[in-house]
Amino acid sequence: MREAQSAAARRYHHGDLRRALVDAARRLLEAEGPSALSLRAVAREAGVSPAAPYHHFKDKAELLDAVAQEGWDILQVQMKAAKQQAEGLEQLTALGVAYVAFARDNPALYRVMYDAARDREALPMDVKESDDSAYCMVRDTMIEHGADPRAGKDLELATIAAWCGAHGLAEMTGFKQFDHMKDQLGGEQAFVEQVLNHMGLFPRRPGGC
Amino acid sequence: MREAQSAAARRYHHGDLRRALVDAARRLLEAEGPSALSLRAVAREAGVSPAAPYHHFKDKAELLDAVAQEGWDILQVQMKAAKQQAEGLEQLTALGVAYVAFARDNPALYRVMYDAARDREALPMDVKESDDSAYCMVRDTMIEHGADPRAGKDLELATIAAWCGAHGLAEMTGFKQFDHMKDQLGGEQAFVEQVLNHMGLFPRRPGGC
DNA sequence: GGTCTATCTAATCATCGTCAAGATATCTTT
DNA sequence: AAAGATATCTTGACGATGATTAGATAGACC
Repeated sequence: MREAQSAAARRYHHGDLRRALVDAARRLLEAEGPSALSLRAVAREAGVSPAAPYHHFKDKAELLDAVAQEGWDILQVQMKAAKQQAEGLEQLTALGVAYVAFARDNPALYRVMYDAARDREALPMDVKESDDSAYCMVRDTMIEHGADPRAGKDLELATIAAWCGAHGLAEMTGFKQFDHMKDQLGGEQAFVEQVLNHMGLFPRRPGGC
Repeated sequence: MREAQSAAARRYHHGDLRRALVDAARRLLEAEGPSALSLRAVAREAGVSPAAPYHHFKDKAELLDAVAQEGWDILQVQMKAAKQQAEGLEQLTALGVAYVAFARDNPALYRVMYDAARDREALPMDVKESDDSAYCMVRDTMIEHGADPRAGKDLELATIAAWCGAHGLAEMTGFKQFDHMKDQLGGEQAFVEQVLNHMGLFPRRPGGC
């Protein structure tokens, strides 16, 4: 495994060990799953001593936070791309599909992301300000397709509902209970789309639907 | 802490150590949170040696499975009670509210339940057969209020959508992002109800809504 | 009463997160 | 360029954890 390190990475002073550690963590996560992600294993993978990470992260949780943050960044990029490739009202479904696909393609990373979120009892993105956050993208897409931007409460509730629904589906699409349904619908992609369509992906008009 | 053990519990042969271990685990879980739930701590709490649990559980995961199973049982009971106290269409919302309330009241237990589910990639309840399972209760309630029991696919999808939505909301109601919204709506209970109502809690009529 | 078996303990191992002390390289100052 | 200061990494240690082994004990069965 030492061949994985560049010459620069092997020097006593590493250069950018923080970056290298996060990368090593993601490599381990993908290869061995979340249970293999120990601080010592990450240090090993990065080619440094077990104590070296403590000069860049307060503790293990802070390392995982950094990994999780990268996950959110990637998720946002993928959702943005998915939205741009769709048209009209389907953009909303496309966002949901991209969200679930990310979770399915990066299950370990997704788990780390929400483990961190649960611990701090907050999603790591700024809901109010950054218009590029994945969360705000969902809301804005609703507005672009007819939702009243001034109906703040309902719009917010619809966004929350969509987000929660997508998260729940993301965590459960892989469950064996649904294999039968996936076969019947012709694949997991179709299954995800249909379940998403059964959720309230759009703000309710006043008076219900 | 030794006073917690009955005289019978302190004998060399415990009587029902398996039961005692699960109870001890739940006590620890409630008092100290999921991170404090080590096999050794559970054995300590039950007043036995660190190796004793291995005569009743293959490994730590199997102990946690037993704890999780108890969680699903309790959840089912609480949802059943909530349904019976509501009337008409509100029974469906009541189920959702009860689900989220359980997760909020037993966050550590809820976490153990879904950690186990994710590891085995399946909900621990038998979706198809037992009519008492929480999952089937949702589906049956839909049928009781007008959903076509023969529209198998749509009904199943609606049930899945509702379950995923409730799970997502259960994991995120506590998030700080939503404090503002909870205040605006007059409490967490109202917030949960409104988000649930924004989800597709009911099977779509053919042709959409 | 004597034997058998399930159950528990004691001792041990590898691994983990974390910390303190010391070594080494880079940066700053002159 | 020399010297001291600082950031970075290593070594070695501690207590705790999940797990395994061998041995002790108690209850069941004949």
